Amino acid sequence: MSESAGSFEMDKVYNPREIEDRLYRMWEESGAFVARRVPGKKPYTIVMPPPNITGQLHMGHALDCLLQDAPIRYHRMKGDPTLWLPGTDHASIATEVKIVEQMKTEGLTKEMVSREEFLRRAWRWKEEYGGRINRQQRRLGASCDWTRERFTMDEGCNEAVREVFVNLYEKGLIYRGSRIINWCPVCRTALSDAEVEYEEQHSHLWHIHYPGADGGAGVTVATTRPETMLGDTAVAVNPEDERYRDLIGKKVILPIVNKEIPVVADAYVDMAFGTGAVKITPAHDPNDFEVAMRHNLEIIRVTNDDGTMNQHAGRFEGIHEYECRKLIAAELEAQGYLVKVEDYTHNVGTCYRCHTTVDPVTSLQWFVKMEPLAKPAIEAVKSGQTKFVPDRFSKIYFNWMENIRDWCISRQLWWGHRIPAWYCDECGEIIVSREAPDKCTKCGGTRLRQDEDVLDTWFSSGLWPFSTLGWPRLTEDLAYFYPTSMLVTGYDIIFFWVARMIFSGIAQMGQTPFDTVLIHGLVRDAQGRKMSKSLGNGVDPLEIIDAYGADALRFSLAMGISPGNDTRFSTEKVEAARNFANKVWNASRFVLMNLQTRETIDPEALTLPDRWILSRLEKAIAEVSAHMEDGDFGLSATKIYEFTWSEFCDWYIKMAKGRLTGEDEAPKRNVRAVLCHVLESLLKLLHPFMPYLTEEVYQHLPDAQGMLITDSWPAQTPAYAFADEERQMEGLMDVIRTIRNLRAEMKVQPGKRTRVTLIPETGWEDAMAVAEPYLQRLAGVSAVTIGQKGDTGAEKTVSAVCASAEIRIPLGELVDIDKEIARLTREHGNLAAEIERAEARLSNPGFTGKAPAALVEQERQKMAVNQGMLASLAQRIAELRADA
RNA sequence: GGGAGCAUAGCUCAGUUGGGAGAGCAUCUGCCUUACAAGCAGAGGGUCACAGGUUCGAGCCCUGUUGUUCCCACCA
Repeated sequence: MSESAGSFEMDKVYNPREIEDRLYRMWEESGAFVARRVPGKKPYTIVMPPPNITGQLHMGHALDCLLQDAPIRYHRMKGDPTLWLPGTDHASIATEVKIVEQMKTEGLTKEMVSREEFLRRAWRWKEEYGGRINRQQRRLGASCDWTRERFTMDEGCNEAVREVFVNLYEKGLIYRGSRIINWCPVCRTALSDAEVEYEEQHSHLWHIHYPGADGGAGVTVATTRPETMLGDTAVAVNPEDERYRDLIGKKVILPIVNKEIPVVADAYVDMAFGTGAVKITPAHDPNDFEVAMRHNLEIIRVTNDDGTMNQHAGRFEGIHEYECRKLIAAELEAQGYLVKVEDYTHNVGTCYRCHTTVDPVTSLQWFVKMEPLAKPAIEAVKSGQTKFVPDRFSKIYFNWMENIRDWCISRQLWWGHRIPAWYCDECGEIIVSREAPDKCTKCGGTRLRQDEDVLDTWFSSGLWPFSTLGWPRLTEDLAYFYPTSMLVTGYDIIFFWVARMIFSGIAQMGQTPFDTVLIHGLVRDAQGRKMSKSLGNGVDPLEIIDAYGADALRFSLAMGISPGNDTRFSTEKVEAARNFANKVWNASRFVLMNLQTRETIDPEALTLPDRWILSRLEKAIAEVSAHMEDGDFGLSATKIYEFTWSEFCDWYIKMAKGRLTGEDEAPKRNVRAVLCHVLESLLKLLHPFMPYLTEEVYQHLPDAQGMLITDSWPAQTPAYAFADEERQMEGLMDVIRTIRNLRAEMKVQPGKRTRVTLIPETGWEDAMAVAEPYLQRLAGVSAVTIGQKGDTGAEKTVSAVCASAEIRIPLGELVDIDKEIARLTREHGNLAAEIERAEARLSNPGFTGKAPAALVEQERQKMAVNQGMLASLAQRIAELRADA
């Protein structure tokens, strides 16, 4: 990088490669990412959703990252004390699965190694891969405070987890009990309800006859899992059901097992489904479990943790449950108990990690009692302490929270926070404690065993907004940065994570953890499919960065998105963003080529285009700032794009060119000053989306102060609001567009310059008087003559009207009078139709009476303009007719 | 079964309290005009899913219909 302005060379094409690494290092080394507490000043805080240590950066992360980095950069530029706290998640079950897989390649299983050895491997994995995703985030330009980086299983988080566990246990909100849980026979662990995904499966409905114990007719039941009949302890029917009224209280014989079981009446049974009689297997179905509780039925579990049948299955012991299913069905058929088998399609719960069908089984586990925690968490969103953006996601949140069941938090895994509970081998006491106890609190015995299980990974993630700030220690960071400003995440983890952070935050900190939860959609592929490993349609953000640059990727993700909606990724969009980056680069190159030193704007010497672009810039700053405030980053990006390309580059720079050459220094100085001011401002507006490119150019501006990344958000300058000049300039642009259009339509050769006569409409005389140099540069015009209405020239001309002027171009023999008359007549017709519409509107008393006065006035003015144009056209047509 | 989103140009999508429909890409025409061919200038292209309603006025608000995507529940 050259230090002396104007002397460095910029490539014709923006080349991000070398620039990105260098600038990221510069920012990081300068300490710009490090949050500083400023007493009395409100901070802006985001805690990053911690990616899994097993994770690889994908497009979803890239979007997530951009949606946090953009507001973080915006607030940092505004001068707010800004904290973006990064970290990673230990992802208990996901990581454990990976490590088991890795061990498998060495011929090892969990059972073959000790717990200690397994954890050594896990930590080694964490050291090796845990940092990978953070390095990838750096390449995206993530400006987070790496000095505050955390891990969900670091010492501080562990302390927080133990504190919360003990705290909830002491309040009676954590309990241990035998309940129906979801069991994954492959991961060999319990799962929470949220961790079960339902999939449609084609199966059968087996109708099985249970004969009456007293020799009566008995009853036929239907089931999708015949093997569970080995654990049946009753048959239930609806008390209202006439068919079975006589059976209630009697017994039926369970085939194969040859055991008598009672028939009970329970309203849970749907008379219309199946046979209206339900086999009750309390150990293997949540509803049956409830029925068993109500009727005091025996609970017999017939499977082992690995999915095989256990000793209660008698001679089927050791056989896998699905194999057992076939055997049972065959045996029932042979013995004449199988009434019929129907095809049946239903939803089956599967493990969210390995997609194995889960078995609902009774099991001794730890649970969090949810109702008392959910209540204030619902209230916090209802009262607006935490706002979901878009708001519709609060409905999803309420729906889940209001129907929540107790949360099974123990996992039969090794990688995770170990449950801080100890069992006394001597008296059986359970001791829940922050620190490992050395003797039993009840009997004083010293033979204590810690619970083997670990906690659901989401238990520790739920504490993330405050555990990362130091809690349970009352640190200065915690006092200053909590509650945080915004949480950015996808809608797919509202249940897993967002809800749990909210109730944990309220329970432990007394305050909801965020002001706003910004929900974004998924990044899909170009065909709208979810990006997934199995489909192989995922796009690696790093490859896109290599090919197009981080700024292009960021901008392509931002442009056109709207909160909460899914977005499609396509390389065409990235190319468009890359082209925009290049456009900004070249506009900068042009400005810098003409800039030796920083010039100051002389407000007295501003020309029409100067005032116009300054005024447009003011509006852009206001609009972009507003969108940045309410999280509408898509609109922000679009506005910057339009201002930069369609206003600054397409009009202002081109108009400025003419004034950059010339003898007189004073006007040149002012153009340079305006160019520099506008460029610098738009670099600032763009910085949250394209940090690298903008910082690089900024560093090359003459006398650049500091870095773009800090304290640089552009202020509004009321003195630069020029409403009248904006209008004047519109008139001038209108004339230029009309001339270009006319030339194209007449197929005038691009190199051929033509004279033009402008006949200003009322009120546009001043603008037309200064038009000549701009028309020369932008409309292929050699010289401008200002005419008056009613002038009839001797030359053959083509003409057109626009709001500000009538335009005549002498084209000599190119002009075919008849065609010209036809063309103008067509225009006249269009205009007349429009005026007719406006007249109808203005003569409607409903409109003039009820519409806002300003709108009616605007309509009147527009009609006056149109009538002026219509008159000019009519006159011109008349003249041509007279000539012909 | 309950709930939500989406439906706008050939494609991908914007469209802020209701005031005469926009962008990018693609298509067509013409240009290497001294920042940029990753560019410049111009053009074509839409019954805003359908049917009602409210209103002076509806892409936007209300009701219903259709299509589509998703979430929750889980009837064995």
